[in-house]
Amino acid sequence: MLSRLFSEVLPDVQRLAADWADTPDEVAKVKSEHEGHLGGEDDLDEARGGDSSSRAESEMADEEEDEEEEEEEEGGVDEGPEEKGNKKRGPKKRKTSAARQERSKVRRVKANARERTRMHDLNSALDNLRKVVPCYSKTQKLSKIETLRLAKNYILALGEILRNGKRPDVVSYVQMLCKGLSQPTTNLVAGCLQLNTRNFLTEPDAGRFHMPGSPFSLHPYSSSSSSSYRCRLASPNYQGPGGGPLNLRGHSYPSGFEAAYAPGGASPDYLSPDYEGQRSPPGCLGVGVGASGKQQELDAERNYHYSSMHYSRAGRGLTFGPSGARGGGAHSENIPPFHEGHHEGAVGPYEDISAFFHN
DNA sequence: TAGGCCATCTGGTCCT
DNA sequence: AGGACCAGATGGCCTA
Repeated sequence: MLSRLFSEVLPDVQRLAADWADTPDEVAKVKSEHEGHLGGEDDLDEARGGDSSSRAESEMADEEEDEEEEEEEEGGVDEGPEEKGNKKRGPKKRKTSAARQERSKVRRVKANARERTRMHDLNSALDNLRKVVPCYSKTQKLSKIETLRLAKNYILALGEILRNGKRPDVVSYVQMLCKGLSQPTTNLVAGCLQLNTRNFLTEPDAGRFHMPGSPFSLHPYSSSSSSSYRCRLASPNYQGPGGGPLNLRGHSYPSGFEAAYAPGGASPDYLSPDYEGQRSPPGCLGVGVGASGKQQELDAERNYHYSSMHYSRAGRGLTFGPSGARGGGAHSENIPPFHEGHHEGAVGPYEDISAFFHN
């Protein structure tokens, strides 16, 4: 199933994935990480895999010791007495001796280990992908299939923005992102983007949306403080459209959104990285999910991660994921979270887009 | 408890 | 022959 999905979205994410997963550095890192995990990690999957993996590897080691014996054994055992009298033509059917069976078993064990490693590499690549799509949480990861779908949509959305050369409507943007996603994932993404899913899924005139029963009356270009649905992503340096430099703090919105949706001219508290106030209107998140206490916790966590930098400037030029790591820049795994003081003046991968929007 | 997601094992196929 | 890749089967975990 995963492979089918890969082939479905691969044309869109191939370059991205290739950059992340196929670099020798990356693979080596993943492997060493994996080997490190075998001793036991907090990751449930790794722990499970690690147990069986180490078991398999110890078996492998044991069996490889016997391999020479088997080689010697094989010659004599393969030609049994019954085969001598066999005048049949065609390829000799080799008898499955104990040694052969043993060797086959060893091969199988090795193949299993390789397969595990391969799948771990694949999962690492997927993790890297999770970190750069618009909704990232360590605690509640997007499923594999949803990650790929969201990545595809994200690429398409960015491409659309570049193609049109204009700021898309925030609702359209979210719609693009959520196309084909499951309802829970749609909720999750909407939560990350501080939107009420109802508004972009059901409102016919979604470009101007309003939240009934909520203090939030949102308009993409409104200058009211209700625009806090996009809090924390804009820089304190932000000076409004056409104003000063725009330094993005979030990576998930194209910069045009920052310019378009942040209250013009001001640098309100909620745009500050330190803002810890309400980031979403009551009832804004978790539509259809139920905003239980736990859910709210998760949502808060999502929002935090969403607004965190998933990329790093790393001092020189733009580094983005492992391709940045290749040049000695920050690896996506090593990118510091928002609050750790590495974000000052950070410029995201949309720096170019930002320039584009402001030229 | 059903369904979704996942890791792992396994055999098949293709390629080097 | 061996490795990479793939897809089916299986069983565990989690959540609604």
